[in-house]
Amino acid sequence: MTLAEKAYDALRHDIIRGELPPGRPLRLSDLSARYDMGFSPLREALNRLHAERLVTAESLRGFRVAPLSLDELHDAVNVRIKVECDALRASIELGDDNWAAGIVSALYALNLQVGRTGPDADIWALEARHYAFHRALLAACNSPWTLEFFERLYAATERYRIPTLLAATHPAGRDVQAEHGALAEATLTRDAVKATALLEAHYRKTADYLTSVFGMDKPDGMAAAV
Amino acid sequence: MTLAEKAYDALRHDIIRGELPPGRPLRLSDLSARYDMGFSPLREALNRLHAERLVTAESLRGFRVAPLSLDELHDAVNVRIKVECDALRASIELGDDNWAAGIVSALYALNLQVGRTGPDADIWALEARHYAFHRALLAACNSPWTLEFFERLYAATERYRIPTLLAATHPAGRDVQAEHGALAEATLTRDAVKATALLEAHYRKTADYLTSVFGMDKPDGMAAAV
DNA sequence: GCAATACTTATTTTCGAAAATCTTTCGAAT
DNA sequence: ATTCGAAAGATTTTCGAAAATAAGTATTGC
Repeated sequence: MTLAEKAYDALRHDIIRGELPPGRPLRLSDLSARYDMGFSPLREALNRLHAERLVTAESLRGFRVAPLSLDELHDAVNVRIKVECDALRASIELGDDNWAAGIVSALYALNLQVGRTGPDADIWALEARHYAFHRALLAACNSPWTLEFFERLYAATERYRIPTLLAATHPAGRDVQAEHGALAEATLTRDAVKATALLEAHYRKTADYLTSVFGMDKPDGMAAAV
Repeated sequence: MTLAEKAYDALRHDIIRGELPPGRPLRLSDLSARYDMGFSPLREALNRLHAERLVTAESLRGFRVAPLSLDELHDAVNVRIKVECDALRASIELGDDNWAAGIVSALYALNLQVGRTGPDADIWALEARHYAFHRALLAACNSPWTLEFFERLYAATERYRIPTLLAATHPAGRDVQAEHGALAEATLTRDAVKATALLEAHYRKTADYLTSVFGMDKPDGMAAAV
């Protein structure tokens, strides 16, 4: 693995998880010290992340971590619902036993981690399994473009969820584990109408919750709009 | 404008238009001579294009122009239809007079260029206006993510159309100008059902035509699959 | 003759310094 | 006091060379 790839992974990781907060300038000399490498691999990584809209770039004025805004969150969630519901319908139509087994497996692993609280809690392991579960639902859609857009939108919305995960503030009166279970069941019984409805509700609840949290208490870098 | 940005524009241009054919290795020393600049700006451009899937990259083995395949064309067209029909519905619902005027203007400019045949013909001007027309239809959808995906998919499918445009082979029994006109009219009268049906038909016809052309006569770099 | 190995060449990747550009600071003129 | 402009400093951008890796070629031993 080249240094540029390591730089890309490390920067992406740190941006999505908020260790490099939205709006923060990404100066080459700082990054060079932080990641212990020269400018070249860092610039390559920053350009890739710029193409993914995780960092902003201005000619001759460097890079910054892309800002967050409620407008963008709503847009990302709405597009996600459209893209993922289409993909879920296709997966339900095309998926084979391997696909179904992958969902069962991903859900089981996710629930194991959800059950680990206290000192065993590991936000990042939980987040990785949450991603894997949603990815498994769509795995059989047979559309590389759709899956790429899913990944882009997942990364974009993950940035909004991280602060609330870290704060351990959770929405009252919501059983996310049950939502995942119902979604998996509807999918495995090939009930596309029910599955897509559950998926949409799942995302809208998350979006509403995040909107209420960010609405009162804007984190750094969150644009004022809305 | 920095050299890296020039390199990005130039490479993207040359890849989409087929001057750098699919599968061709993109060696730094060749590109350095071709575009008259050092390695650094070229590598930055290549990394951005890699993130956009217009070039492939293999660690320590360099970059290549991304290959074409009928599978990818079909996927791109299907996703395009979903994304653009959603965006068109939203635009029809939200669009104001400026949006409508933009469509009329773009269609008029496109038709002017369509009418110029013989020595006045300019494939690239035509292509730019074709893009502008389709972009104008969706301009009021109020979703940056949707518009970004539109641009990605437009670039991906444009690569397949270029060879047939250059060859001046046109589908028999098809009046593309009339299709654009009907699409614009249905959109401007806010008939979302009709407009999306026309849009889908428009793309499916193009896809079917390209499939038949590439099916018999595969261009360089077109993978054999399907 | 053939396989394995060392050597040469081609290419990518990385670094460090130079060039270009932007930002800040300081001072002079109004 | 304020504004304008020049100098100083900070930062990005670019280059050219060095290091690292892959690919190709010749050589050796059997």
